[in-house]
Amino acid sequence: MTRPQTTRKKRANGVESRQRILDATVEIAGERGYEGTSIAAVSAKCGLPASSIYWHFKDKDDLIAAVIERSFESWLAAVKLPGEEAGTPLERVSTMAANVAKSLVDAPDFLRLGLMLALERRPAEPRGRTVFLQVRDIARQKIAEVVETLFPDLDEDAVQALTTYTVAGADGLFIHREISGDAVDLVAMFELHARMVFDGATRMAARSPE
Amino acid sequence: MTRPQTTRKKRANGVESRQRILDATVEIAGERGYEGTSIAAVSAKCGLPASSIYWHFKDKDDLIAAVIERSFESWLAAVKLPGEEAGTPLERVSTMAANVAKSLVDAPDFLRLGLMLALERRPAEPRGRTVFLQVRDIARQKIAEVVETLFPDLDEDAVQALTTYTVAGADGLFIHREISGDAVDLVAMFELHARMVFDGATRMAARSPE
DNA sequence: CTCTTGCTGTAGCGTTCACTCCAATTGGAA
DNA sequence: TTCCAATTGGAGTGAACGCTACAGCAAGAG
Repeated sequence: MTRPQTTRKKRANGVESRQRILDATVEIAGERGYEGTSIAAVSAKCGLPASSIYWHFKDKDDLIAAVIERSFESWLAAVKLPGEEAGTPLERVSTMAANVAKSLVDAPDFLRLGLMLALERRPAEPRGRTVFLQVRDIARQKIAEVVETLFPDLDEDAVQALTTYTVAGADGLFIHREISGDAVDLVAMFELHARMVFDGATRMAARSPE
Repeated sequence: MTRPQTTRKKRANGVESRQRILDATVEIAGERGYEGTSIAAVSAKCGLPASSIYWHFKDKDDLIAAVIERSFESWLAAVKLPGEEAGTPLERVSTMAANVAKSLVDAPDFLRLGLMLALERRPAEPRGRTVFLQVRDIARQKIAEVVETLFPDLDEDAVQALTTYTVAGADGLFIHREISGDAVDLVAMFELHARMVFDGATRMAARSPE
């Protein structure tokens, strides 16, 4: 007990293998969805046998959920409003939108897989779907806070509507890029989106400041 | 030859069976995606054996593509700008948006399946995906025409950007409703979207009329 | 050294998959 | 009536699925 067995060395390449499995899974699942992700395909891509996958993860459901969880934090970091020193409110919002767009261009598999899971409606809901929706809701709250900060005169309903609209626009523009290819300038479209929402919010705030 | 054998009666319930198979397929595929749609499940839902399904359709790919094709026309009919007698330009756009929203609420399976297919990136692209993207492009062109009609001063790039933004917003709002449930007032959100785009277009047209 | 622990390799279980074969049935044509 | 083509029914194919059992191996601990 007094022995520091807590310092148990993670021997061999267990941690690295886990990462390799997750890397392979996010790629395949992001391309083919939940049902299309076979353990055999993941095994072939990461070079580890199926038994290793099942040693690291309980089952396929657990594996997909782990993929979502891992991508979560790195992605959510992009949803942050720059400080006041960054310029006018519109410029700050525009920069924030551009940052989100860049993160989506760099790592599209996460949102692509998440949206596929979200659209599916199988009787037994996969855990990965639940996790994705929770993550998504956190992002949504952060956006709602931004709206409230920049437009304190807006009432609760208006904030909710604008937040929903902002998230929906982001989803739709992401899908547009996924469909139409790399030629789409997602950053520019997100900046347009920021401008649209900003102007709409300004108009709504000017109309009901009491 | 002179005989009107063209009047060959479609005997038995062949046509009706085909419809029942398509009905079952659009429901299952709209819930579970391409890979998740098993012939056995379709067979169970429509009450016809697998051999009947394969008599009517070449293979699974052909079946899914047929589902998309059938839903196409009825859905595209909603994408139409009301005439000038319907009120101000904003009112007309808003009505159009509301009509599209209503058609999506009534038959969400088509777009849900289509978006799932669109997001997937399997090496051998299913024919259904191609068909969906073609349909989608027709809808996009109709929207572009509406933008050009209402804002003739806009240049080509602006029209394209606004059209892309309009479609993306529609997709995103649809997804929001699919995720958040029937409590979401899709018609209201589409009307807000129409207002946002209209104001944005007005602003853009006012800035560069030369 | 031995023992334990962490992880890999192989083989295979039972089930479901897309799809096929072919005999039965059924209604219109001759 | 006989015949033919349009469907259906059911049984069955090999392949792929998720997942498991278990032996083997490498290294830190005793």
